[in-house]
This record gives sequence, C-alpha cells and structure tokens, in this order.
Amino acid sequence: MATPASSHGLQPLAPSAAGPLFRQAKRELQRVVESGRYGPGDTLPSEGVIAQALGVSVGTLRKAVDELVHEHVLVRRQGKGTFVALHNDDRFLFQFFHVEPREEFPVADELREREYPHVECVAFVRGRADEAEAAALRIKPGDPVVRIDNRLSLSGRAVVHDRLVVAAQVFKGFNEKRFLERPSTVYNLYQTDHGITVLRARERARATAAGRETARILGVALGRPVLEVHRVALTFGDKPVEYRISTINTASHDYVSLLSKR
Amino acid sequence: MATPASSHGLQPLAPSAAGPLFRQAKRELQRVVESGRYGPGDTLPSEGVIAQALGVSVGTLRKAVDELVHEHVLVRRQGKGTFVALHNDDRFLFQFFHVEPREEFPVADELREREYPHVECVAFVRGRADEAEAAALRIKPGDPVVRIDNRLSLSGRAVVHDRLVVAAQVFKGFNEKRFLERPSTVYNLYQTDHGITVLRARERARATAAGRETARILGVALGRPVLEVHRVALTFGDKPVEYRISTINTASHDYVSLLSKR
DNA sequence: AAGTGGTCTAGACCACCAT
DNA sequence: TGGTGGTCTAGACCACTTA
Repeated sequence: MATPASSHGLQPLAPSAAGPLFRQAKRELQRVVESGRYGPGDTLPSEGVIAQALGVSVGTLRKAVDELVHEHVLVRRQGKGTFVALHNDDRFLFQFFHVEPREEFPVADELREREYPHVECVAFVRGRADEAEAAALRIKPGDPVVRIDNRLSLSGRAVVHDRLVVAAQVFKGFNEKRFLERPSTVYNLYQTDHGITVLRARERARATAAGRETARILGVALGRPVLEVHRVALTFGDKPVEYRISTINTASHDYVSLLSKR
Repeated sequence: MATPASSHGLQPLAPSAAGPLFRQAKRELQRVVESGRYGPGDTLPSEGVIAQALGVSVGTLRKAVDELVHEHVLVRRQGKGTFVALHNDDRFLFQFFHVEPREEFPVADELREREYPHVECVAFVRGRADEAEAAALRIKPGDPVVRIDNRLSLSGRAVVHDRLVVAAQVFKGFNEKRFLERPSTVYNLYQTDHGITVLRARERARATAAGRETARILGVALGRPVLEVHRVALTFGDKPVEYRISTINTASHDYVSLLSKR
C-alpha cells in the first residue's frame, strides 16, 4: 500500500508497438520476469494493479497471463495470487520424466501412480565441450563444461543412465557438493542456485546397443538394445542450458509420450 | 436464413447443470459434433447464433470454442467461420508422425522442412484379437480385427514398419481396396469412410532387437537395435480406435518429441 | 457491403483464501 | 472482511473473407 507506484517494475506499453495488446502485455510480463525483478516463487502484483500499470483492461491482461501460464512461466492460485513458476518434484515428474514401468496390457488410466526416481551420482567432472555438445548448448567447442553421470532407479532397479552437460560459464560456481546436497531436482537447483528456469525441452530418441559404460552402470549385457534420448533443455527465448543423454533400459520400462490433448 | 430455428441441433443449456457455463457450452458443442449433425469439414453456425441458441454470451461461447480448438475438435478461420476439424496430411505430419532424419548437430530450428513418408502396404489380413490387442482396443480377445502392415520410407529409404490393428466391428466395410486407394492419410480414411476422428494418441517407446519380419521389411540385420513405438489412437471420450506398433530403424533417423510449449 | 472471427473494454458477481 | 483470481456479460471496434 505504502510502496511507491513504480516498485513493481512494470512499464506502460508503448503506444506504437506491434501486434495485439494482450501480446504486448505478455512480452512486458515476460521481460519483467526474465529481468529477475520477480524471482521463482515470488508473487506478482494483482491482476488489477498490473493491468493499470500497463494501461490495459483486466480482461486483456488475463489473456496475457493465460499464455504465460500455459508456457509454465507463471502459476495462478485462486484467492492467493499469481506466482513465478517454481520447479518442484511434481513438475519434473510430469513434464520431464517419461519413464514408466511397462504395463502388460496398455489399458492405462490417466490416473496411474507415478514414481519419482532414486538418483545416484556416479561421476562429476569438468572438461571441454566437444562439437556435438557445443552445437547443442550453442557455445564454442573447447569451452569449459561440467559433465555429470547419474544412475536413476525405479523400485530399486537401475533403469536410466543420465549424462548431463552444462556450460561452466553459465553455471558459475556449480560444484559437486552443492549438486550432491541438493534438496530437490536438478532443475530446481539450476533455478535456486543459478537463476535458470527450464521451461521446456526438445528430445530425440533412438535405439542403440549398450556401450561399456552404460552396460556397467545399468547392469545390462554389452550390446543389448537400449533407448537413447537426447534432450536439450531450454529457458527463456529458447536458449539451451543443458544437454542430456538419457540411456534407458527398456527391458521392463517404457518411454511414454502423450500426443497432445492441447 | 429461411431455415427453421432448430436446424442447428443445439439445445439450450439446462439451468441446473454443473460447472462453469463455458464448460457446459463446450459439452453441448462436443455432443452435437459427436452426434454427426456436423461432420468433418462442416461449417458450424456463427458464434453469435450458437451463443444465442445456447443462451450464453458470445464471450462465454468463445471460451468453449477455444478449448475445442486446442483439442483439435474444431478449427477457426477468421472471416470464414468455425469448422469441424479435418484430418489432412499436414495435421498427420505435425501431430502424429515424429520420425525425422538425424541432424549431425542438434541445432534444430522449429522451422525445418518435414517430409511426408512414402507408404507401401505389405500385408492386409483379417484375424482375431490377441490379449494385448484386445486390451488396447477395449474389445474382447477373439473379436475380429484387421491387421495392416506398412513400410514407410523417407527420401527413398525404408525407415518404419507400421503394424495397424483396428476392430472390424468399428470399421465396418473396411477393405483392402479402399485402403490402397485412399487419397490421403489413414486417419483421413477413418474419418471419411467410417466417421471416426482421431483426436490424440498415447505412445510408449522401447528399444528391441529387430525380429525376422521387421528385418525383412526394413532391410536391417536380424537383432539390430530398433525403436518400437506402441500407439493407441483415441477419438471422442478417449475411446481407443487403433492400436499401432511402429518399428523404426534409428540408424539415421530419430523419434522426435517436443516437451510442451503449452 | 455484409458476415465472420479477433481484440478490447468496463463492470458485475462468484469462489477461494487469509486475517 | 477484504483481497485475490474465476466467470460472465453486452457491446464496441478491428481484420479478414466473400460477393
């Protein structure tokens, strides 16, 4: 109440800007969130206040927020407010973790129980980006990177070997101790420690024969067919922030994908 | 203009119904589309007319249509009208076909060219559902089914072996001639010949060793790792209408999935 | 020019949450 | 009780399509 009118950091929309008003409003909201003025978990000003600050009606502002909610940038809670999206275990599970035990008959409710994997770190090393890593992360070959190998288990069985690669320059101060002691998911750590929010990802899957490292980590026979998923995780502006290769033992688990309710 | 007021088949919303108005309106629209009163490609009455028929404001009606557009049930075209969604090649390509040539470095614009696969039918047989097929299609084991095997090629190279299974009782009069002479995609045929619109699908992927049939059809060595995708295609009310196993030679192609812009 | 969907507004009322 | 987001309305005006 007593805060000065400008404290929210929102600018009135330029009168000459292009496109529909609600999209301009969306861009302004995105700008203020990316600027860090509101960090993950923070409450935004109420819709009425934002609308007035931007010089648009509440209905128009709501359309802008609608889109940012769909894109996982914001979260709305009735009666409480609008918040900058936070990475928690549930979100990781639903948006980014797609390995499930095989069902004998694919009846499959939407309501089946999902299990959060148990993660063990088997390697944490610094190195220099090779060509593929550099291309994926849009850095230069030879730039410093951190590579992390994890073993993921479901119901006590090792199912996935994850190799994560991030640019050291983007994740300054990234170290093994913080990584091992993280209270939640890796994406939550990116967010709390480095201010990087993973919004979405591109994945490409292929079948390969298990190599020596994977065979050892997952306990499968050398040369057995395994599923290899290459993921590039993206933040604002589709900037790549993590390159991850997940090698999955699909002997009794599947990689699940839902083709678009919406 | 001269048509009687009731010709659109829309009922005013019951005054006692549950949930928000726009969702009731959505259900009524869905009901009238599922009833066949408006078939694929048909133009719906204008938003003003529908709104009046249902007894809601245009804004509310638009919210209902918004959701049905997101779910691929309806399509809007400014200045022309609102239409019942049609299955064309483009939609198939973007919503259901996820195999792409491997890129050496995963830079990957959203704007890359996509190629429609060349399809050859290698088998069309009638049979009886096994347990897995019956569970997937929610029919009884032993019920009559049609099984179709196709070879899909990209740039002249055989990449995918598709095995489609559909319930014969649902696809009455489904025959090889119509199938082979279809002008567009299989899902388009389902729609035009059998009034079945595929809205979405569930997929589960795993790596396996190429079996004899796949090895022959795709021209890969027996036992080579291949990607097997099990798809259940769903229509209104999440009713399963097709069970499909795609076996993909991922030697130089990937199975691509985008994790949720929205 | 007439008809369609697309945007925008201003305001009412409801449902939920805190205090 | 007061503040938040959620729903709904009625109407204005814009952009696109067709005739």
